[in-house]
Amino acid sequence: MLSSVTLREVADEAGVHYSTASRALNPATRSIVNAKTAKKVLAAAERLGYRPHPLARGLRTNRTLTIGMAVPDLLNPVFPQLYAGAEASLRDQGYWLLVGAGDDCGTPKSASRILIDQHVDGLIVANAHIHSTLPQNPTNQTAPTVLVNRTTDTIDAPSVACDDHAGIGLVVRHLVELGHTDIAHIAGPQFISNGVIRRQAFVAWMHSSGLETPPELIVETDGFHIDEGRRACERLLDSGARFTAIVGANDLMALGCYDVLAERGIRVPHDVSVTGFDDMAYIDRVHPAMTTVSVPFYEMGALAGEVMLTLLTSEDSGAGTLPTSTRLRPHLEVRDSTAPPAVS
Amino acid sequence: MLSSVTLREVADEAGVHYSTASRALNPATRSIVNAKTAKKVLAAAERLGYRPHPLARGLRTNRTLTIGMAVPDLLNPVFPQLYAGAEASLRDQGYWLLVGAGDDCGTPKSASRILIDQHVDGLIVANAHIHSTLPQNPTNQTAPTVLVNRTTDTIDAPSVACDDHAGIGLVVRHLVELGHTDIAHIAGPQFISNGVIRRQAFVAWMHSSGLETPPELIVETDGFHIDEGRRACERLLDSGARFTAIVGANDLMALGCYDVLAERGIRVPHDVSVTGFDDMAYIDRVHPAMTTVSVPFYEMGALAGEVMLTLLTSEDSGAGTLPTSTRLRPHLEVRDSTAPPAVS
DNA sequence: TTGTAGGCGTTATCAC
DNA sequence: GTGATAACGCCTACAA
Repeated sequence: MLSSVTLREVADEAGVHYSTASRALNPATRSIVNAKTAKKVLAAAERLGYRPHPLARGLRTNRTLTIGMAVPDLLNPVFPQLYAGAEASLRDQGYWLLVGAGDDCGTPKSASRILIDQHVDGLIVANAHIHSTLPQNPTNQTAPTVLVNRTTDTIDAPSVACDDHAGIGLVVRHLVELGHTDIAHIAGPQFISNGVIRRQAFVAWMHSSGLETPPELIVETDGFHIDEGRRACERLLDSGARFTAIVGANDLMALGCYDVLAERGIRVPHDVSVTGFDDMAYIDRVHPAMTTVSVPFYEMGALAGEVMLTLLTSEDSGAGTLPTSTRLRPHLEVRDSTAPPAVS
Repeated sequence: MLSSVTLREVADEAGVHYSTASRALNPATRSIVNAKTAKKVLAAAERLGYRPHPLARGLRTNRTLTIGMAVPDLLNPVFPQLYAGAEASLRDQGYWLLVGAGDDCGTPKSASRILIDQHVDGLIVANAHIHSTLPQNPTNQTAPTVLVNRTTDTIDAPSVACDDHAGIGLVVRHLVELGHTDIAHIAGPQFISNGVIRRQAFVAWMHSSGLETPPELIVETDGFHIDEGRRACERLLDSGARFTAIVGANDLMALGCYDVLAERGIRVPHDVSVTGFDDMAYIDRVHPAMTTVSVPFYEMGALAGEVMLTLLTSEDSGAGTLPTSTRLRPHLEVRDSTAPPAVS
């Protein structure tokens, strides 16, 4: 199948030995070869449409020019954005980005598939759990890794994430300025960094505003999904606790709140204000348009790609760059799901 | 970097020659080898965590167990659904699915990148233009190809798509039953099969309902995007033509109509009904919830993956299975963007 | 049934 | 500056 032009054929066409052709074709070694010869080889390669065989090259160099990206779920629209950003910056440098979708990078299955079966040069991990371990092959080796979106306590790798603490500050202050005092929080799963950090931030910002956070007003979920948001909102309402606003740990769970509130005849924002987190695609078009924290996912992905590139080059040059951890600033999008509390 | 367990090491561990180990490890040739020996080898491989080196194997067998998928844009949520379906059926058989995002599979650049630079065993094309040619390498060779979502006039390959004609029939009949007679169509680009087929279907179903399709009520666009929908809707309104319903060729363009209509104080569905096509994620949550044609994207992707697998095995066995072309039935989702025309 | 050896297309290390 | 040669890890005739 698919047999393509080989280096030998280019060399024959140019009338040189194939090792010379190899040197001429490789920009890094081109200077070694006579300029005239190089030009001849390049012309021959162009004429025949030569492309180096990626497998042969990879076998020899032990590099595939392919980066793996582990995401939990492409159907949540924030991950395609992350992907697009990372893909853009990696493609610039000739790298491919290979997606693997699944729950947790730390599981042996996902690790082996993406790391071993595809021999990627590096791993961008967007699906880490808070105690995830680095994917490694059977001989305990691992690949250059960049965490994105989610961080961990356990993996010592550069990371690019959102400043969740600041983000939650934006919504809490917004609600406080509107006059809310009884504010509930639908917290994300506590095995994912975003869930933990946003929850802690919620408590911290409430306290710094002089407000209470009674335990019945904080409900944890098992996943950042609509259904989990629904369940949490039901629990919140069934507890009988009084509140005039809900801070959702992400947009999808806030959407789940929309559903339950509507079912029970509670109007947003008239009776209860609701905020999300992420500013996912089209969340400005749901009804009512959701007030949320806008996270620069594309930029996060792009930056993760760039960090990966520096990791790969510093690995080659042996320079021991320290892992950096970056948090990008989010901003508040005030829309129609928040309003002053109803006077009661 | 990343040096893993090799076949020789497994063979040494098992006390056999490495060619024997190779045969024992390969299910196809395992029967040749002594059952006892095979068991020993398998145990050794298990113990050491042996995984065949994908590049070495691929170089030798000329197969990478990787399928490329060309999509126009992962940010349109229908494509992640297609991807998820295809990935699921391919992963079952040990194949990887590699995404390449971009506009048209027929362009040399995208062809070369996905087909040559990654040496995929096959190509699932979801971004074909109507006159696209097969991606091929410099020696005019191509790979097994399956078209999905969009079809072409020019590529002789199996395809899996939606029955667009039937889908448009569903919305037109729905609007006719509501009492509409003056119905406009925002047509997709005419260089994409879906744009063409839906447009033709619109005309055909209107006529078979005894209704007219004056040219000013059909506006073509240059892409299936929100902005194009906006522009088309503006042209429609500025033409001064009278109509009480708009059939959008997809959901995103119908969303663009929502925007323009709202800006001009025209209420949906009271003044004008609007329908979409795709039933993309969260389109049931925009305001008003959109009546649309629901397309089984996940199933389409899954089927495309299966067709690819049969293509690959029939290629091996030399059986000349004819290209099949499948169209999956969509169904109508009636929501809140359609209503009887206002009595005037 | 098992061992031998050649080759897939590169790159890299030798001589010359 | 260039040519010969080995090696990357695996598969597979062919020979034993």
